[in-house]
Amino acid sequence: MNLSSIQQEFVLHFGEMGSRWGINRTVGQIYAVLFLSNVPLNADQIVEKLGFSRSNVSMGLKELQAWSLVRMKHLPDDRRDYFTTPEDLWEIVRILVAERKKREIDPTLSKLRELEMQKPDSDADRHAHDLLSELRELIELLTGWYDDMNRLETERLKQLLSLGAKIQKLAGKADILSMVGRRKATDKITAGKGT
Amino acid sequence: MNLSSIQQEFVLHFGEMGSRWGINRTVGQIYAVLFLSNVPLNADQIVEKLGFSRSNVSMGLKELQAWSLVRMKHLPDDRRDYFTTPEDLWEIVRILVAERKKREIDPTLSKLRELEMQKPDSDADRHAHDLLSELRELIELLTGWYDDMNRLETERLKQLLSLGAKIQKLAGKADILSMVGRRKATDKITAGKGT
DNA sequence: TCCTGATTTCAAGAATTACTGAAATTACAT
DNA sequence: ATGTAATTTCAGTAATTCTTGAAATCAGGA
Repeated sequence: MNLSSIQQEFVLHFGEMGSRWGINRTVGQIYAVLFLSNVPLNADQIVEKLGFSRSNVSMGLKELQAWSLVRMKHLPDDRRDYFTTPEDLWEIVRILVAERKKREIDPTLSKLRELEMQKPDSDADRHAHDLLSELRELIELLTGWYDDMNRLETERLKQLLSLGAKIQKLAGKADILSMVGRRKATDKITAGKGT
Repeated sequence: MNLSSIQQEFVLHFGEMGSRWGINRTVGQIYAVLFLSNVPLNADQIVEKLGFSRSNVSMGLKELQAWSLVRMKHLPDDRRDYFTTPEDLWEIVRILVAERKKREIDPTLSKLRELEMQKPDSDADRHAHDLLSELRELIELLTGWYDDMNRLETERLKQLLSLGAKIQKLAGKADILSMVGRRKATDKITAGKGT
């Protein structure tokens, strides 16, 4: 059970890229193999395909589970653990974004809020304090927007994304409307649509 | 010239976070120091604040320049290089996103396109091939959207972001209307019938 | 319970990445 | 050109992260 040249190359590439993301080469390759496989694989099959030690694969799978990037399955009459990636690519994207936010953004947001509690005592400190507030607000705007987007179902999300900047023309309009009153604005817009 | 406790804590935190991003702790701390400072700093001042070796700071600054995250400045009657971060936070965000895209997304997109040229020979290979196409399309949708957003001026961008999911109601409408014709679409926002 | 296969943990070695001081280079003033 | 301050390079060392095989743990089946 070996990899075709296309698969091989993708797996290698994904391993390299893995190290630019938070995960290491091994974990990246394991993920790629699972991603490409149309059937769930157990740890020994991954060992066979990639040539890593059994324990290395075990640790890699553990890390992927910590990222919620793989699911464990069981086959009838087989005690071994099998693994797959979510079938839906968008689900994978959502997970990735959520996990990276959790690891790379949220801790900083907490820290900024915490630091804002302390009051500045010097002049340079006041400047720093202001910067941190500004940064916090910016991050809150971004994460708030992300939360909104993440609530949308995938088809809606795709619509929005493909609209791209064209949406911006609408935004100007919506901006005007929202000055008249939020209720009115949304009512008018959704009038014929029913939610 | 030393750091207040707030600044100290932020610098340390940023260093820790740095390692979750592609940069290491030292580079993260150097960046944080520059970010907080209201005046440009030279390498020796950074050494003084952080206690790293001069050469380490030099390398860190080099890396930050490779990321376009710091700008070099010169002061009158002073031969030393001074460094600052962009004053505008949004500019920093734009740079960060652009650089991460360049390093983390673009190479994969190229690789996927390249692999799609090769034609699959086995069955499992055909499945893999399809997956890669799907993945490429998804990434293209995302990066296309990003390019659009990145073209917007900051104030527009902020507007859009704060609208959040409310924009989605417009999107459904715009989708329909755009079939009729772009000009009409924006004109008739509040009038048309929905899905 | 004991046995067997599967998985995980762990400590040690391997590999990679980061950091440093010394030497080399650069850039400018005299 | 020469001298000096500033910066960069580089090779060696330190620190961290990765990988492994052996031992420990776990989970059913007889």
